[in-house]
Amino acid sequence: MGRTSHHPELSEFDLQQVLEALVDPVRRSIVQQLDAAGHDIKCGDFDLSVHKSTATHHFKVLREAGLIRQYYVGTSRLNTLRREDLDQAFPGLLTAITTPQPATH
Amino acid sequence: MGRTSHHPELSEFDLQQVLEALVDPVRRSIVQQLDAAGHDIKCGDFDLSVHKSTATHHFKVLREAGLIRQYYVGTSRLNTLRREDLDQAFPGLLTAITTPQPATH
DNA sequence: GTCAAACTATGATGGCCGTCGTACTATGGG
DNA sequence: CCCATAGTACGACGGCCATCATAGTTTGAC
Repeated sequence: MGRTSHHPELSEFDLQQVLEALVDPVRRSIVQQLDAAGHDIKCGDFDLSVHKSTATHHFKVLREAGLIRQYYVGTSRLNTLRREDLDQAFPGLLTAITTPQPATH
Repeated sequence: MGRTSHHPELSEFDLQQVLEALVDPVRRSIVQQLDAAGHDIKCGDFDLSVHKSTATHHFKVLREAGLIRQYYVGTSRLNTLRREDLDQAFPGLLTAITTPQPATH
């Protein structure tokens, strides 16, 4: 298969698709880990609770929604959070997702 | 059944639950109509494309997630958008949801 | 009390999606 | 070339949820 994948343009971003991507806890965890790290992360270096093939599926959903960018380095695939594109397309959304909830006291 | 329903406290708001509520297009339409109107709306006065009993289900999901408040007036049930609570719990989220997407030119 | 209007409750149904297992491909090292 | 590592593709399965239809409840009008 091709080692290049489709990434949507900013103008193609779709709120429905973005929300469907973010509603899954595993996928939101990926986004949060990328946001917290501040740098790109290899697929295998995430802390996830699902099977590897399931993780691949989640990365694909995030990529096709425009939340992350993926590129290969050797056998590893690196993931980038598309902060600027997201902030431009849906201002406030990424922050709302990555901001930890206040403690429920 | 009781004519009073449960509404979560601000401290009980849960991001997962809120996103699950907002990912459905019908429910997001309800929120958007409330936001656009700027005043409370009766269940029957929304412009929805689903069966009435389905709409009831959606109102319940929104209410239990904390997105709307519901109260009876006669036989009608009025719906209020919980703007302040939402902005406090998840700043930016409501705006991201209700802001129309830029035209995909 | 009778009736209509507005909404709810319950059960059934169908489809979608998250999950896993296995097989596969690709890259790099020896 | 051989093998290990990293990730993907594909098929199967199970559960959840949006939807509808029908019956029920509550309120207000007459």
